[in-house]
Amino acid sequence: MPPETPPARHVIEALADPTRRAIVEALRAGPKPVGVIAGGLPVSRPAVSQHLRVLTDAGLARVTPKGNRRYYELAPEGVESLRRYLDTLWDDALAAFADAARKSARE
Amino acid sequence: MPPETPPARHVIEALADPTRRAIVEALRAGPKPVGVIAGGLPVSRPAVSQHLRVLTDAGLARVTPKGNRRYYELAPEGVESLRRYLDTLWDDALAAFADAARKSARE
DNA sequence: ACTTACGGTAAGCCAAGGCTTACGATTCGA
DNA sequence: TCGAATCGTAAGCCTTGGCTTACCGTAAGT
Repeated sequence: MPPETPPARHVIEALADPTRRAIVEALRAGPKPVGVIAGGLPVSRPAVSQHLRVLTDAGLARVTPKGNRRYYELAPEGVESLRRYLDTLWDDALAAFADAARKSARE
Repeated sequence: MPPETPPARHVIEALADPTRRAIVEALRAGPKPVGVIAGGLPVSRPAVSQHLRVLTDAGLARVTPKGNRRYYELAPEGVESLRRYLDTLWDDALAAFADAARKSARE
């Protein structure tokens, strides 16, 4: 059995919030402790903690406790899950598109 | 100038709602009028109309008025936009991952 | 040991948005 | 031309969820 990738809908709902997207953007530079992340954002630290919970549940982030701090980093699993979902959407959209083109060409 | 693809955040926020995802799923089979879409869902037709508005604004759907009915179909633009966003996320996540691996290997 | 820093959790407030009903506009069928 | 069907929009209700303050546990430094 594959290592159980998180459902795409959790990933989408996690990325739907602007603050969470900002956190993701911040993590693109590399692992950061909660306080540092919150320092660069216009919301409180507890808010960031709550968002990080959602992000980790969605498989978009990982934690690595390092003594006193907890370092969060981007996790590939969530992104991959969403990407697979979009791939099928993409295929179907293209197929429907080609279908419509074929149908309109017939007239 | 490229044909102006919609911002990825609109696409994500559009796909964040379960009902809208259900509509997208319904449209994967091909173009459908509003009434038919609403018929397969547990919400009213006006609700579907409102959702379709969001989906078209996000570049995920297109309309083709056909006499009395309005046929909605999936549009590739929105999906592509979100896919590009995920590609950069993916790359950065992998890079950070490799970086962390390299760092931990050093110990 | 005691103090300080870091961060997760709870309770509560409040705005955002999804749903419904009601209405109006447009188009097809008879 | 008249009634019926399709669909978009407006107004209003109510749930969802994001934010803050307050509190607690844990680890580090002195």
